[in-house]
Amino acid sequence: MSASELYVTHPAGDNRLRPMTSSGPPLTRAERRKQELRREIIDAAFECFAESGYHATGIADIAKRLDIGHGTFYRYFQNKRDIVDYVIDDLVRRLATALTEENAPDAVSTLDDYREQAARIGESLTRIFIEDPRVPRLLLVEAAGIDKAMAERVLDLFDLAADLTAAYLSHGVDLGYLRTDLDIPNTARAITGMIMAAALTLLRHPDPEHQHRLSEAIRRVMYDGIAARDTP
Amino acid sequence: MSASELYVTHPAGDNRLRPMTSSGPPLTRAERRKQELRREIIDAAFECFAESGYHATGIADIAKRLDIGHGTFYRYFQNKRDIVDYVIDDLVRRLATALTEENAPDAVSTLDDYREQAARIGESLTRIFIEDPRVPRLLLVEAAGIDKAMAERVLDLFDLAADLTAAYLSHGVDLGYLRTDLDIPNTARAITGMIMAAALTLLRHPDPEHQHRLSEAIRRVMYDGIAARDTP
Amino acid sequence: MSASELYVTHPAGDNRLRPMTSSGPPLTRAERRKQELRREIIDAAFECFAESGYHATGIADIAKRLDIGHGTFYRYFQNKRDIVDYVIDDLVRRLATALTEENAPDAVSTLDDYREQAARIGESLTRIFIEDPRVPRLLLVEAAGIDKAMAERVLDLFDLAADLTAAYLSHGVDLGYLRTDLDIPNTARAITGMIMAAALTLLRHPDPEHQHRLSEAIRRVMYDGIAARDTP
Amino acid sequence: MSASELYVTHPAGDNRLRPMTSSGPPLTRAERRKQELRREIIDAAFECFAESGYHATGIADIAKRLDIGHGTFYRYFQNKRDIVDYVIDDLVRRLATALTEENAPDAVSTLDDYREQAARIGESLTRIFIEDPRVPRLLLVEAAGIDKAMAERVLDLFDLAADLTAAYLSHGVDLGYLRTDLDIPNTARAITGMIMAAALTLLRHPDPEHQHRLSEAIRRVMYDGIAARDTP
DNA sequence: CATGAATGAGCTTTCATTCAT
DNA sequence: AATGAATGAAAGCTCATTCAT
Repeated sequence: MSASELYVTHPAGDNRLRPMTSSGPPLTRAERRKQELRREIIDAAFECFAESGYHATGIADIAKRLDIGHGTFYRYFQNKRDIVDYVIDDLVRRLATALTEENAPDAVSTLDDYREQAARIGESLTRIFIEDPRVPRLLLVEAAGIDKAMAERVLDLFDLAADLTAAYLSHGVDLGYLRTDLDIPNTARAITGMIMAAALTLLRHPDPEHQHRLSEAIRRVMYDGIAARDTP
Repeated sequence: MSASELYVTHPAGDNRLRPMTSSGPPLTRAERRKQELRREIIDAAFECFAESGYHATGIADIAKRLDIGHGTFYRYFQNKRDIVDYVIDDLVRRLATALTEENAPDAVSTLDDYREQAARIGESLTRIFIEDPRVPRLLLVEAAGIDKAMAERVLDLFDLAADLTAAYLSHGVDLGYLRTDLDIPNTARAITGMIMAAALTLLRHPDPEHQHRLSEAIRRVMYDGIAARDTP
Repeated sequence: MSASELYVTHPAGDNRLRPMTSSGPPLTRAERRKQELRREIIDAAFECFAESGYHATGIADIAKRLDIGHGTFYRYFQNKRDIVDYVIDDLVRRLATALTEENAPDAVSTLDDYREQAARIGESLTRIFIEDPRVPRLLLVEAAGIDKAMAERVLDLFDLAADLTAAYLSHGVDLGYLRTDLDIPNTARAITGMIMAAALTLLRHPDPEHQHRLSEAIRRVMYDGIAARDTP
Repeated sequence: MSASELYVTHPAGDNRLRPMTSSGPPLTRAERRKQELRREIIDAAFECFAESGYHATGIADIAKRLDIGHGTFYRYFQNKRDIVDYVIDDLVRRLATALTEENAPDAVSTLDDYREQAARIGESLTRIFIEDPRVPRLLLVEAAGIDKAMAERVLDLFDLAADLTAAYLSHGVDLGYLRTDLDIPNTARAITGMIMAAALTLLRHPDPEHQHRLSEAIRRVMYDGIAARDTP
């Protein structure tokens, strides 16, 4: 799996929202309303799952949150299990967008640039997670326990995040501002682990100040460790 | 919470295994058999939970695995939820024993000692996880999704692990082989995150060779980052 | 508790039958059907409880009697215990209606009137009980053994019946056709006891003729006592 | 059924306690201990059933009360249902003894004697019921709801009590101090009903004073009726 | 198309009873 | 004879899913 697959994680990949620049056929009003409701159901499900957990959430809970009949749910999604994938898709897309936009791996060329970029990415993540702690809660706490398939998907996401990280490392090695002997994939995993730790910590201490210090500590561990020793 | 509390994680703490040197009251044969069956039920539950997940496991599944009536389960545990705590207790105790024995934080006094100790600990963990991947699977994948209380407990465990790590760092700072300006608690969290990453990776790649390289990468990140810059 | 509370015996008193003259909101067909099924479930439960007893009756038995899924039961009632209150409510209402209509305590003014009224009431009760002996069976035989709360309720009903009787006695004392030194509440209890005896007897001898003689005997005790009159 | 059958109510009638004057074979110490424990189990069962109800009582509850293993129960009684009959037997015997001793129907010959005797009997009953309200509670509240057979037995007891009462009435009619046109069986039922009412009332108002007034009211109804006497 | 009434598979839990020790 | 560990039938209840309206 590679970072380029970021947007294609769900088997039934044809239901995802089209980018706004899409030149598809113009939607009728009814169709638009349908898309909208679909979106709202996904959001409601996200909230329920993150707040009460997947197993403790009933279809009726999701429907009640939107004041729709719970039969309606089944006009938009196959079954309870089905919607989880869309909820996760959605989260991943939101995260990926926040992380990658204006932060392409090849946008930097010096260690200092890289440090700044990494700081920007860290801040983005922190902001998202602090703004809505249900995001990390669902991803790191609830999702994996849903069932075997979702556990696999969470592991996939971990791999994906590591791949993404690896792309940045790779670029740095190529340009020489990172250690040339870096074990890129494994170092990427290690770094991803530190990011996970930050997300978990945030669930207990949703304090920006605390989060800032943790980010700082992570970066301190990182740079000095992975930086090329050419700086005497 | 501190590392010293490692052995006291469950409220009903009266049924943990006695130390082997215990000179407790001599157990009758029936009592011994009871302890044994209790143990077997915990083990069977562990296996079921790790393999199928908590929610997909029925009491009947646990009982069937031992060829006992499912009513028997309720002679040993209050209810389905009750046993999870004992299963987790058990895992934590196994891990803690493996990690702390012969690896006290204050057993080392130089950076090289420390590196060796860290390598030993890493190897211990790796061995445990590779020998029985259900251990990391239950702790990192299944447990948090069981319910709110267990999610909290998993976060507690993360904190506990970080505290334990912090004890090692603290010792190193005191003795001067680690950076004096180290943000101990946060760095400990970061390191714990890398260990989690290793455990997760292992679920996908239960290959000792691969695991070895990952450990190596983690340590490379670590030492150079946290070591004092006494090498000009 | 007073006789006027006769119609308000159940805490969740909002679902009693509307008076037939009610001009409530027009019910849709679905709503009407729902009311109907609710009614049928109460009736089926009444039958099961009266015939087999509360504890020997399963939700499945009630459902089977109506050929509905047992899950449906739970759409109409919280749980097994819940429905009993409604069944009893229903019985009490049926009895109260039969007894009080056209038999207001203040509708008579002489002893002869009173005797006739008492005879009418006795006949009403007898008719109800003979038509469906499950009514006295449930009230006098099954109900009290259900649980503590229902036992209390049965005692409440006994008190209620005594209160109702007391109202008749009180009127008679006021108008002078009953003994002025009558201990109204306790005499009312005694009379209520005789009525209970009649209902119990009826379970064994559901013969109208027999019942008629018993009523007669009760009334003779009431009006004439048992002592021979020739002893001045 | 007649009053003379009072002592032979249970099918398995051979297990009852022998009268102390029995000239049976001398019991060994073990046999005596067995009889004793049997007795204690019956008493404990009585207490449990009266306090918690038959269905809410488990065999384990009875055993716990005596600090015996619950398996032991089954060495003395066939099953849970079995013991109820013995408990009821026991109660009936206690009541019958208290009522009949020194109160034989043919011990009186005038209305005044009869009144005194009736008062004595009433007081005996009241004393028993107030001393241990579990007796009326078990007989009137719990017993009938146990199962069909026990419901029948409760009705049998009612008949028995009525028969007993009838014996007194019959004697009075024969001797001329009671109305010669008395419908003896039905009047007996009516009177028995008033006694039941007294017992029920006592469960709510276990106050001797209150009970005394109720007895008085019952006797007034019996002897004088309720009608004003100014109508000759 | 939206609804929510109906359904029953499937789960947890209890407890009377048995029987080896 | 006493025990209490083991058992499994049986019950209550939930909730995802279907489908007639």
